[in-house]
Amino acid sequence: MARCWEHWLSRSNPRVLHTLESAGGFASAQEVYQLMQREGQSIGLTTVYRALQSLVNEKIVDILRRDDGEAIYRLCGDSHHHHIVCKGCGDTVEIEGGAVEKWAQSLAAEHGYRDVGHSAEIFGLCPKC
Amino acid sequence: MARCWEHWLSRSNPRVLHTLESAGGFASAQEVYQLMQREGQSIGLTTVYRALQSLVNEKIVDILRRDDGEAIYRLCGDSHHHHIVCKGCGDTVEIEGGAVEKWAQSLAAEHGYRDVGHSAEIFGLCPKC
DNA sequence: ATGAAAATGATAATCATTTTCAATTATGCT
DNA sequence: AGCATAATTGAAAATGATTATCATTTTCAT
Ligand SMILES: [Mn+2]
Ligand SMILES: [Mn+2]
Ligand SMILES: [Zn+2]
Ligand SMILES: [Zn+2]
Repeated sequence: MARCWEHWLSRSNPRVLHTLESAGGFASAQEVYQLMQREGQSIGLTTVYRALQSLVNEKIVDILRRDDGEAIYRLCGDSHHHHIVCKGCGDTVEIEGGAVEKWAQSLAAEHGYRDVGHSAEIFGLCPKC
Repeated sequence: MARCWEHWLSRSNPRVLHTLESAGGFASAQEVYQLMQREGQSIGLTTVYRALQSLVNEKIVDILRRDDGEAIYRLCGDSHHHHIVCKGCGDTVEIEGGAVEKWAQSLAAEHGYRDVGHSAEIFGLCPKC
């Protein structure tokens, strides 16, 4: 009987996830890879990319893009939320969507859009910077 | 990885702007370049990139990223606004920020962030798709 | 006209991401 | 265990958008 791979987990996923977690904030695939290398872990860059992609698909990590287009990932809590990101040092604060959620839903409905999602991030200089 | 733009700022180019305008929606730098080529216009890809970047700096065009990370540009009206983008066909609707503006400002202030900006886009399937 | 400064674009370099594919490893079965 | 098959891995090569260089051309004020 064929095994069901619908919710398959790569055996590398936990290690990548743990590294991303210990990174504390956003990290790119390249950065996760370098962190694991420094820790002496044996893993390939390809596997890091694959693991991060599947974690995104499972909604265990968030993905967004830096201004230069590089994808960055972050382990998130189990609830939907947004971020304030410091343009200076990269520090992030998780925040609630609140008004944004209703804004997105009502405007999408108003224009007849279905299967709606949204992105919303705040950028600024943190108190330290 | 952050790259250095500093030596070529502020060179808008009417031909690039006109091509982007006639494209009607979002277009990448590569696409604008190809459009101009097909129209028989003589221009270099480098200049297209430079022109688009300066138009972004001047806030004459908006810049977004496709899921694959490619930057796409669109001529926008003169007021700050947001978009609903169709995941299927790419059609976009310009919308007002409304609640989002206050949300961003108040949360940023609450956490002591200065020099605040934000991004907010809605994605979904348009009525046609 | 002259020279300085700005603009241009061909070309090469950069670099994140994806693709390939052969080797390794896990899994299921007898 | 032993064997077959499928899944996983990662090194290496390919891809492709973006950026850096730099020689040449254009603009423009004097
Ligand atoms: Mn939200
Ligand atoms: Mn806004
Ligand atoms: Zn900061
Ligand atoms: Zn559509």
